[in-house]
Amino acid sequence: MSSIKIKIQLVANDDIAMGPGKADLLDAIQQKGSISAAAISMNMSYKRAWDLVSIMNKSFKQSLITTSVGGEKGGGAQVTDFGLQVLAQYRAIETKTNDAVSDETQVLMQMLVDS
Amino acid sequence: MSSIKIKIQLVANDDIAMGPGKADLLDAIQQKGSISAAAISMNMSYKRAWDLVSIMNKSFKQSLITTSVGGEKGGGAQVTDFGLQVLAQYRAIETKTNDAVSDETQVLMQMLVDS
DNA sequence: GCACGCTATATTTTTATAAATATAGCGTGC
DNA sequence: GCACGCTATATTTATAAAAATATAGCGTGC
Repeated sequence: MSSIKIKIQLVANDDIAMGPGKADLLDAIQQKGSISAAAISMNMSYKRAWDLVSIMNKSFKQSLITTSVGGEKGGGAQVTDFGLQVLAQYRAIETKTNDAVSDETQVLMQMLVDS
Repeated sequence: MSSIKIKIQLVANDDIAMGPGKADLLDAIQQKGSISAAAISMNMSYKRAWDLVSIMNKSFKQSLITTSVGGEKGGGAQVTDFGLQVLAQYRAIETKTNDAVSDETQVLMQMLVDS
């Protein structure tokens, strides 16, 4: 059973503040405890993940991710409480929008060619 | 007063079925009566507009845009009734999502750096 | 039969994005 | 003091997307 997925991008002053990619990366970092492990799990280059982390930390009032270098595990990354709040807020927006327009998207889906 | 804009992309089998760009192009074609005039009004190349029209016509069960070549005005393009229905459905989804999560997006906006 | 304005399409060039590679630095523990 | 695993960053290479350019065709009206 196929269906339409809704991608929601929150855009502030011309660049994307939060979208599915960054949200998923936050999730993965929280789960894995490091940027590199998160990147690998998402099939993403470390550089790309690190760039996204940098952009996120710069675009919000507080850091969403803190990192540490060296130590027994070589270092790591943690999602801050503030980061978890941002993520929860984004997930809430995702859920609410999907709920709000499920009927309408189904109608539109039926207008698409079968695939 | 700045605010977050929500970009909604309806994604079916890996490629975007409808997003803000295609919707705006449909609007412009309906208003201008030609692909080229619509493209100019959107600061878009004719080729890009034509490609989008082609993709839209292929991805829906019926054509959203019909075109004619030659004639007194050189030709033109019209949005079909079906195209108008698709557009209306997309706009309805946009409006409903914005209404459904305006509170949540405002909270998220306040978490962003001032710009 | 030529000019006009549009559709239709191919080809080339430019630009932007992503991926790959390389290197340095850090702190713990052996 | 060396290895490990991670962060941090620069540089290069490859790929994809967009833009630019070019050309052909159509039908009306002069």
